[in-house]
Amino acid sequence: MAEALTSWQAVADEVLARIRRRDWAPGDLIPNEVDLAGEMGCARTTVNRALRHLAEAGYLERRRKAGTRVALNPVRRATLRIPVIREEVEARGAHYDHALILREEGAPPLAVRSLLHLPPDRRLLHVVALHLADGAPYAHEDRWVDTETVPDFATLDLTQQSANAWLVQNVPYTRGALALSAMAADPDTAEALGCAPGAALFTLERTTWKAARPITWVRLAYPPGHRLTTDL
Amino acid sequence: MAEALTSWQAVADEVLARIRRRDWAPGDLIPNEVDLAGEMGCARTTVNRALRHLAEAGYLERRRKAGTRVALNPVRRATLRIPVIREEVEARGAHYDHALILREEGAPPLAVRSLLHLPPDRRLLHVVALHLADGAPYAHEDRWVDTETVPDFATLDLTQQSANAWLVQNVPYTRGALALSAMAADPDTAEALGCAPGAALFTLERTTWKAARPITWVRLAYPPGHRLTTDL
DNA sequence: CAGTGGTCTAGACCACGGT
DNA sequence: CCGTGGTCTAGACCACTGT
Repeated sequence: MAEALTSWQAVADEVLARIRRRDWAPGDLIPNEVDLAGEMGCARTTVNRALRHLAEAGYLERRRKAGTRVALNPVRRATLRIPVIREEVEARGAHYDHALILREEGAPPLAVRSLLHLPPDRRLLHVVALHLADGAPYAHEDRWVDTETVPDFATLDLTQQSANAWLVQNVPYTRGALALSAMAADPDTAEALGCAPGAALFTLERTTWKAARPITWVRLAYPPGHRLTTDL
Repeated sequence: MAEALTSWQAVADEVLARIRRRDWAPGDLIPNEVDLAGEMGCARTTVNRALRHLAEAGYLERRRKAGTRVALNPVRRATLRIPVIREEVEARGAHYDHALILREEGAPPLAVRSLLHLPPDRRLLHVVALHLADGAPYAHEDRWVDTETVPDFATLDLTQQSANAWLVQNVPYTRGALALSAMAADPDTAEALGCAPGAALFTLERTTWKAARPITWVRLAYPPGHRLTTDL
């Protein structure tokens, strides 16, 4: 008889091996926890931990009473590291710096206003900055901040500290949304990044909320060729 | 005395509340599991489950003997659902279809060859296709497949079934990489997608491996304006 | 060495949701 | 109704790592 699998990792590995080996094909119902525990020679808790892990990873689908099935579409999930730009730059061994390009109150464009659910006359603080790696443009930041939600932000010296760094440290958000996209470089952005107007830029937009109140909308635009990568 | 928190969810909520309330500031060491269990009136296992969950979510950092600290950079992870295009289209209530544009053997470009660690003379199967939603272009797919790793792919009728659908169902990968970026539309892609040449396209590249052997490299290019979104 | 998280166990009860 | 996963408990031992 086979050695007992007494660690949840070992159980998970065995189950995954059976899935890869097609002993259990996509859509198949696999044995319940009690039976598996008997077969593996361990406690049900251990099997539960293993199966729960595989379900979180997208390999299994579990429902009470209905049992556990091998996922039909091994759900492709990628966990992205959201760039905290300073760290991202320094991780590459480069010197980080940032330059403030603009800081003024004004009415946000319609797209931003509607994303943040703001009334038409509402004014926000508009901040534009450039992030540098060893002096070269690394990312262009366009941000609108609701200073009613974050009053302290209005008095901040943004030449000393980037808006992002301060917000991350001081204003925990309760809800946020992320959107990845591409945009053609407008003249100002192109000049800041040192690329041609109209060039294809990878963009990352983030909207954050503190309870029902918007904190900020920010769009980072990266120079042509920039890639955000992760393992699967 | 407060009600005992006897579910790991309740414990996690309470800990998260204390972090948000700054009772425990970023970098702070929080009480150990035994003490917390005493305070909350539950078993240590329950506290462990809660803290493990918060650590996985990025709120805490845990090390044996060193204890549990509030993360300095709160949640900098986003889990993206990688689009399985057909489902993505149908989830929007649209009719999915795809058209095969090209299917021929050839030498891959240098970029692809080096990503897959292939020798210079190696030939792969090149597949170009267009994914449609209600007849409109939804995404342009450019793919190279290693038919030595996946011999069955060579005989597949790609007009019946998309390359992606078949590979996902039949060739589980053991390792993969994902890169998100932007590119300017080349003339062929622009024509397929019905946009202007040079337009900024959001792209998603995936490379997958079966053990040490490459399976496929694929790049999906989306029409201007497409966004990949997730909650934080 | 000793403190802290990591895990396993056996048993119990609960909650959801097919039938 | 009742099978299945979800969770809690109390106790135990282990593994890592700071001191």
